[in-house]
Amino acid sequence: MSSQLRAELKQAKPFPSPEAAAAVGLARTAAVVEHAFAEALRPHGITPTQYNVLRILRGAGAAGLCRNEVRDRMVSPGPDTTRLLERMEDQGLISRDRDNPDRRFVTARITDAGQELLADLEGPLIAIHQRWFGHMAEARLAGLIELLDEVRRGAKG
Amino acid sequence: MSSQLRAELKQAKPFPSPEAAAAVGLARTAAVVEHAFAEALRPHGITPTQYNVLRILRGAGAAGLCRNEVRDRMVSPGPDTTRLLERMEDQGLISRDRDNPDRRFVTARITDAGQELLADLEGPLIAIHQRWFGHMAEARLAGLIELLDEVRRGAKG
DNA sequence: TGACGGTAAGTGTTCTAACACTTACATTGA
DNA sequence: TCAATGTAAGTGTTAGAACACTTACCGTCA
Repeated sequence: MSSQLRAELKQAKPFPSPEAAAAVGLARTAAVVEHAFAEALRPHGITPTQYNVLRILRGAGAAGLCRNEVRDRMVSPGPDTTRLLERMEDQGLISRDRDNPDRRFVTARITDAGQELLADLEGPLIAIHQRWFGHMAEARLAGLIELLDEVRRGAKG
Repeated sequence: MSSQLRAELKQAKPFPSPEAAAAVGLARTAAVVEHAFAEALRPHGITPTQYNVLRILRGAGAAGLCRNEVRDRMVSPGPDTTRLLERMEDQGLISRDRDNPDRRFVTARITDAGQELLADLEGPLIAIHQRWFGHMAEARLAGLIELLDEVRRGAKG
């Protein structure tokens, strides 16, 4: 059972259970892919998290989204969304305005500079996707997506 | 294709490609599982990374491993292994000694306290594995492991 | 034998993530 | 109309991760 993973981690003993093997395989695969993604993004001055926020705000369009709505849409939920957005505002990638009738909300919107950055990143991103997933047959890729869904879905109970 | 993931992230538009859907699904699944793992570990005062190191050093036995060997066996490769080990030494979970004939090496070993901590964590860890992977049929779990292997394997070229 | 290239570890610094706590505003209902 | 409750955002602080750079030690070969 996945002696490949054991070899990668120079692990002498087999995993105690399939569940353990899956957990480690999942963590490692995500880590190496994310690392490569971060590498590709670095020259452009942003992190995967910031890229994720830009995508979210582009999707939201001119209406923008408030802080918590951004947070809820992020791939990796985390606290400290305030300062994340603050840094991106400092970089000029997004704007933040307290222009909602309900004065508690702060609306974040992508700026033109943010749009341009996303446009510049389109090519490199496709390259990353191809590098990590392009070699898989379509049916197997669909299978992977479905199995990952199943992991998240089943944990509800 | 994975409208489940789109729903989770409140995403209006479908993913531009299966590769993109897989990348996001992978990142999100790993993030939520790791978050739950970190939650379970928190009361015991260690992080997933530190847990990983303890497992590695337990596997190495009395011979221990030098810093770079520990690093190469970690699930998420990263720099700053020195200070990671330093912190764990401060906690009493591992020891570090420059006792190799080649004086460049510093050998890290798990302590009795580290062993005890791992023993205490065995139950909670199994619970985590069950929660996230226990609902999957054996064949599907094996399929997931194999597909994750395939992702990492194919990226070499 | 002593300069040299390579490898192992450590350091300095900066940025980011995480957690708990606080402030500001809105809504509800007595 | 104003206390009470809930929600949105922000803040203070600590700890951890990331990157580049430096030191220490080994083996080799001129």
